[in-house]
Amino acid sequence: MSEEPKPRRRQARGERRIAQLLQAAANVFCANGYTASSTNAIAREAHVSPGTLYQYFPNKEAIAIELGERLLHQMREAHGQAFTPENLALPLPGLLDAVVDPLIEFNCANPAFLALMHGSEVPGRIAEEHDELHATLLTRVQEVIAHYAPTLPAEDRLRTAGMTFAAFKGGLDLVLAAPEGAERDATIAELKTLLLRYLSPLVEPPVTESPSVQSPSVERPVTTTPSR
Amino acid sequence: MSEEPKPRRRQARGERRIAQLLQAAANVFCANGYTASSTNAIAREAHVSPGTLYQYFPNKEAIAIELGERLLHQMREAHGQAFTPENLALPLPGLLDAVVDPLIEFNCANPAFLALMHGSEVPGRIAEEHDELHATLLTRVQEVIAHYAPTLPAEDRLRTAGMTFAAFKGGLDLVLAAPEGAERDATIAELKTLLLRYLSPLVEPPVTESPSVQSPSVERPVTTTPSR
DNA sequence: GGCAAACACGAGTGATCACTCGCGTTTCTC
DNA sequence: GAGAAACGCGAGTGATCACTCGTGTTTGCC
Repeated sequence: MSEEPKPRRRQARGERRIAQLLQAAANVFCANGYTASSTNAIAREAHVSPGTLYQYFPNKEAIAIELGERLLHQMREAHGQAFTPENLALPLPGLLDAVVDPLIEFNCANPAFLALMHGSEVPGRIAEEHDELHATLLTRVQEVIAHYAPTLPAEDRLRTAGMTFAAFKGGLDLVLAAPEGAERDATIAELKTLLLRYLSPLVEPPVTESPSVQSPSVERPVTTTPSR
Repeated sequence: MSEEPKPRRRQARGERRIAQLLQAAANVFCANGYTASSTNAIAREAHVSPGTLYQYFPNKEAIAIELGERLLHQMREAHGQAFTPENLALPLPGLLDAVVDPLIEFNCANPAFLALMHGSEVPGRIAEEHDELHATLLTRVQEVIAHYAPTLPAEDRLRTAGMTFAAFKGGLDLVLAAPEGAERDATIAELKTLLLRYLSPLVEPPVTESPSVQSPSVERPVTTTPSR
């Protein structure tokens, strides 16, 4: 009935330990996957005894869930600022920069995120929340497509959004596999090119007074700004 | 020194058991991932005792390796017939059909393949062989691109091939997630559209006597034949 | 300074897993 | 049909893992 039957008062030290443990868990999960990671290994990575770990988490799954929720929250922030209305006013290449860069940035900075979300071995709870995020992102992409191609039938829009997102995920893996630096930047630019070429034929020119101008800008190998 | 210190004579019954065990292993690996699958569970799935399983495989890893090698072999056959020289003579949409369809077919029929190749939890041996296949496929894609765009610098060609393959993998996941039937077919067609729009701007018209004709056919939302 | 609660420890516990072993059954070979 | 070898079984074994518990230390509060 009551929401919090355990009003355990945490000290500052405790909060620090939790953060420390979650960081260690992220490293270990990232290296070995969820199932193959032992709680003792996480405790060792955090320079802490197994008993201490279980003072803050009731079981192994809870560690993954807490870590997953924190990452998911950061992810939501990242994509929240990516899909702002003013970005929608941008031409397609600009929008791609505005949307793709933060998402890539986040996944580069938090490799544990994909490791935790992608496996079929993760506890069900994480999978559910990941599905929610997935659905949210898909909706956003659909909205963007609807904005650029208002006359596209809803069915086509859904299919296009799904494929756009799937291609992005594939490209994201490639970006993460590339070594940081120039090569990674080039891969990111290439991913944007892919998305631009895929979506360009769909955009309908905004209704203006001049009905003749119309150049989908797809002949040149488009280079969007390489971020930073 | 000798190559085969164990010339164990297998009876027909034994070969059948092996196939049965590998099929069971494919199901279990596919459902739970490699690490979380127990050898006892595989034996149970095959309606066989744990002892019998270990009559044919020295350890758990050997099961995954044998299964992986058989799938890899089938995969090589599938992509071998996909990249034939006569397919290279086809226009780009035709080539996409010829290459994409068999690969998708294979992965639909053998979901264990991706489950075994994708995880970071698999025994090192599998990962190595998968990397080899990956490199082979990448080379093939590069050759195809070189055929369609002979003047493209090698560096660009490599990047394009990598992104093409990455996008295909992303799209493949989407296809596998779609329910079989019309929806899956539509997803496959959309994947081909994506690849076509990405690659079309690169193709250079074959050198003929008429130097003026040149229409990259990218304005219309291209529909490749939906296979079968 | 003294008390209670939060923090920290690490050896210990029960469950599970990969793998073995001894023995009985089927199949092949002559 | 008899001997050998492949096949088949399932209880058992040692290792590892998630998790606990008794005890000692640090911190917040009066």
